[in-house]
Amino acid sequence: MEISKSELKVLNALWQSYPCSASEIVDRLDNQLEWHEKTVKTLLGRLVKKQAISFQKDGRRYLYSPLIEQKDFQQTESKHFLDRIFGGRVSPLIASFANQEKLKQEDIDQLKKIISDWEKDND
Amino acid sequence: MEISKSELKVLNALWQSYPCSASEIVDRLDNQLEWHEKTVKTLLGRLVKKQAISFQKDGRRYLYSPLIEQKDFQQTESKHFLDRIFGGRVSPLIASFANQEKLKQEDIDQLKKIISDWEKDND
DNA sequence: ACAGTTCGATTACAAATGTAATCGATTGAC
DNA sequence: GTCAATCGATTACATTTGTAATCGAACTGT
Repeated sequence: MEISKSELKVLNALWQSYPCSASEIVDRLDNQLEWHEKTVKTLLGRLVKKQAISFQKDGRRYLYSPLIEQKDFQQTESKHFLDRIFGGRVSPLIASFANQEKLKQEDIDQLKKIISDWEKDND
Repeated sequence: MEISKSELKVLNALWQSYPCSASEIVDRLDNQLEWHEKTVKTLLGRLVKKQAISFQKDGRRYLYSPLIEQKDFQQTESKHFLDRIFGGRVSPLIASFANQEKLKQEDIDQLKKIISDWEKDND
C-alpha cells in the first residue's frame, strides 16, 4: 500500500534507529515540525496497518521497527517518481539538479563511477 | 497548490503540445490508460481551479494551455522528492538508479556532458 | 426541425489523508 | 490508596483525491 507524506516523516524518523518507542519518535520529530503527540501515534498506527512497520510489546508500550527497508523504499519511490515526472528518463532528472546547483563533488564522483561501471557492462 | 498524481497525468499530456482541447487530451491519454472522458474533464477543471492551466474559448469548447512550465515543475518536484526520500542528498539517489538498469546510452552521454559542464564551473 | 451527441458546469460519493480528541486501562508520584 | 499522567485503541472530522454521472445548452446529421 501507498505511504503518505505524513506517514513517511514518521517512517524516516524510525529508520534513524530502532526498535523505538512512540514517544521517542515524537521527540525525534519535535526538532523538525510541530505535531501533536496524538498525530504521531495515529500515523504509527496507520503504518502498522499498512504493514510498513511492526512492534513488540515492552510492558504496556510498544517498540516499533520498520518492516520495509529504507533502500528498497527509496528505490521503488525513485522509479515511480522518475516515471511520473520525467517520463522515466534519468538524465533530465540529473540535469534538473545541475540547474539547481545541487550537485556536490561527492555526487560527481559517484556519477563517474556509475558511468564507468555502466561502460564496463555495455560494450 | 499541490498537483495530484491523476492531475499530473493530464498535465503531462497537455505539455506535449498546446493549446489543446479536452477531447484531444482524452485521445492522448487513451493510449496509456483507460479513463472515462468525464474523469479527464474533471481533472482539467481541477487544474484550472489550481491555476496550473488556463483556457481560451474556441466556440463552445475550451482550448487549454499550461500556466506552469514543465521544467519549473520538474525542478520543484525534484527538490521536494529529494528532501522527502533522501534527506536532500543527491548521490544516494543516483546510486539507487545504478542498480535499476535504467540508464541508456543517451543518458550516459548526457551525464558526461553534465559532469564536464560542472567541472568547467567548479575548479 | 428534431434527435442524438457533445460541451462545460455541477454534483456525487467512497477512500485516503492530515490532524487531532476521547476513552478505558495502567502506572507513577506522592 | 488516590489522582494525574501516559499508553494504545477507537473515533472524529474536514479536505483532497480518484473516478465518474447528471444537467442544461449547443451543435450536427439527416
